[in-house]
This record gives sequence, C-alpha cells and structure tokens, in this order.
Amino acid sequence: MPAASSERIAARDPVTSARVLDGALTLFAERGYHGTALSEIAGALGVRTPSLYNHMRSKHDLLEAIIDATTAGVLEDFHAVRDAGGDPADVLFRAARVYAYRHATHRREALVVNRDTSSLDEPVRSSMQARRREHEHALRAVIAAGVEQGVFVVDSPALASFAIRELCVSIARWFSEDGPLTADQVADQYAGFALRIVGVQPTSTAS
Amino acid sequence: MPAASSERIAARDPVTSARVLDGALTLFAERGYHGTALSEIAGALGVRTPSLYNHMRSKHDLLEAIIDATTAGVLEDFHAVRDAGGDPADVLFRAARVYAYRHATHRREALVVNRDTSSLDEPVRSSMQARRREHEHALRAVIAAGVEQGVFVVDSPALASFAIRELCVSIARWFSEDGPLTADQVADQYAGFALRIVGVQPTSTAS
DNA sequence: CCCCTCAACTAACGCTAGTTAGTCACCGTA
DNA sequence: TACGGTGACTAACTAGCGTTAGTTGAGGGG
Repeated sequence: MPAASSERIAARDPVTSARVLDGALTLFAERGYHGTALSEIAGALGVRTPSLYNHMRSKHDLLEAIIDATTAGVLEDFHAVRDAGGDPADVLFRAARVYAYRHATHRREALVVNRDTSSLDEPVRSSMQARRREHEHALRAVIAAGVEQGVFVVDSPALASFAIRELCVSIARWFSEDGPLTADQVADQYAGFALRIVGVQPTSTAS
Repeated sequence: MPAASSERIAARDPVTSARVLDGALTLFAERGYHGTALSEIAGALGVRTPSLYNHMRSKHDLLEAIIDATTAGVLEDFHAVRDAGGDPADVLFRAARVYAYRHATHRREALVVNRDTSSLDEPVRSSMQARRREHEHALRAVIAAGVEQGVFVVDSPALASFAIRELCVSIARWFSEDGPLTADQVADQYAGFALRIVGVQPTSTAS
C-alpha cells in the first residue's frame, strides 16, 4: 500500500528543470511571486526545498524565465500576424485573436507577467516593459491605419488599443479548459469584440 | 540644519490611521501586499515600524479594510445606477460608466483588490468574492435583458459581461491624472466601448 | 504642578524565507 | 567490481518579516 504520493498528482516522475518551472508557474499564478515559498514548489514536486537548486539557479531566475519567454512569445505572435498582410480589419482581427488565444491557452504565464513583472529587478524589468510597449504601439499603429482609411471609427487609437489589449489579457482571469467554450471559440468571440470596439460590425455573429 | 526630512514629501504632518491606510494603499498597489513591508509604509510616513501599531491592528487588517470598502463601493454604485431605471442600453451605459470612472479615480484600490483579494483569509475572502460575483451577475442580467429585447446582439451574455467588466478594470492599469484625458472623458469613451461590445453603435462618437 | 494619555521610540522575540555546505545513495559505464 | 556523476537528503546560516513589550517625552486638564 504505497499510501502517500497524493500531495500533488505527479509526485514521483523524475524532477527536471522543466517541471520545476512548471510548478513555479502554477503557484506564482495562484498566489503571486512574493506569496509563493520555494517550499511550496518543492512540496508540489514531492521533494525538499534545497533539492530545487539542482534544477534552477534561484527563485528569482524562475520568474525571469517565465516572463522572458512569455513576452517574447507575444511579440513573435504579433509579428507573424502582421507580416501575413491584409487590410487593417484583417490584421486587427488576427492580432486580437492570437493575443486572446494565448491568454486562454497560457493562463498562468499571463497572470504572472501581469502581476509580477514589477518584481523583476532593474535591467530586466525595463526591457520586459519595453516589449510590452512595443506590442502596444504596434497594435495602436494598426488601429491608426484603420482610422486613416476610414474603416475604423474611434476618438483615440491609444484608448482603443489599451482597451483591446487588456480585454484579451483578462481572459486569463476567468478562462477554464473545462468551461463551455474552447480557447478557439473564446478567441474568435473576443477578436469580434475588438472589431466592434473600433466601430466595425462583424459580418457574422452566429457561431 | 534639519537635513533629512526628504524621505517622502509629507513626512511631518501628524500620523493618523487614515494616513497609514493611504500609505499602505499606495505601496500595496505598487508592489503588492506580500511585496510590501511594514517598514516601507512606516518609512513613507517618516516613522519607525512599531509606531504603526498605534494606528492599525495589523498589516492584514489594512488589506481587509481596503478591499472591503472598495468592493462595497462598487456594489453601491451599481445599485444606484440600476435603480435609476431606463432601458437596457441606458443602464448598461451608466453601469459601465460608473465602474470605469471608479477605476480611473480609485486606481490604487482597484489594483489592490484585483491583485491581492486572494491573500485574504477565509471567511472574508469568500464574502469579497461573493460581492464581485454579485456585480458580475447583475451586469450579465442587464445584458441578457437587452438581448431578449433585441437591442443587444451577443452570442453569450456571460462572455460579454466578463469583457465589459474587465475592460473597465483595466483602466486602473494605465490611467494617470496627468494624462491627456480626464477620468470623465475616459469613462465616457469606455462606456461607449461597452455598448459597441454588445452590438450597439452609439449615436454620437464625437467628443 | 502633577498626572494621565497619547504616540513615538528601542529592544527583542519567534518565525519563515531563500540559500549554501556537506553528505550519501543510486546507477550506468569502464 | 570499482568509479564518477547525478540528484536527493539534512543541517545550518543569514536576513528579513510582523509583532509585542517596555520605556520615554510631550501636551492638556484637574
């Protein structure tokens, strides 16, 4: 009767740096970086705290790794979408869609980035915030282009791009894989919201 | 030469419980509850850490006070708006407007509520989350009513109400009193976005 | 003029955090 | 079978946290 391997589900697979990162991700997303102790991450992996140091350099490094990978991925997504071309409505739809999709499929990463980027220390924090700004400005440029062409109607492209970005970000705060809607469906709906915000009524609202 | 009273600006006014709460609010919003030490709050007030206990019961109490007052205020706002009557588009506009306005004028409170409600302990946390759900459901009911009357067009009232609420919440993350737009202007714009999300093109988009 | 209160202080406590050092068992390979 | 490396462990350290105790000085009312 091997009773107590029930601490968390996968307690006795080999511990790797990937699994440490994943455990940190889950707990950082749940309780925040400062609210999570290494002992909790260790406990989730069925291991004592110092053993973590065989697979990571420091707690802070885990945070950096998570935020670095995630912000880089966001920009990558966006550039792929923009380079595929199309008119502003197409680009905005696809940019919002991929951003929304990411926040449904990578909830934990998104929560950590949005909550704990401010806990990075200095050279890194600024460069992560610069990535966020780059995405922000790029999206704003798409909206401004649409306004110039007369297909979008907004008073302030900056305001609209804030709204659309944060709209997508918020998906991470409620989405569940077990819910009634798939990530794809939610992403489609939210991309539709994005178009509505800039004054475009999408041709089809049916599912 | 009384050199060093430059720690923060208002260092030598009498310390009151209101000022302690305000200092905590600022720092919790900046660094998060777990990321803020009492010594930092004390330092901002020009006082040693234990002196804070003349004006508060515990660090945790500060958090509770902030979140309790804020969530109560949100519901109060909403009920006032709903009780004023009107058709669903009117109610939705005004509900979004007041919610957005609050997030522009009470940024710090909003940031703390959204980041650190999970750090409350148990009887209180659930009741604060219940308040959030109450607001959520009430807003959803307004949208559902609009859909039934055929003035709103959305696939899922739940999705739309999530979107609108989080849209307003996000204002706290970028708004600045020194920016180009006043809280009133931002609230108007965002309330317009809310109507667009549910498929209503507002009659006037001009400022 | 004394005394009481209020709010600041210093000192210290208990605890927990992140991290390091040093040890030991296992396991694949020579 | 001996060996080397990998990765777990225990023990321990330092630093910082929130909090309490006890003290001191200033201000106001009898």
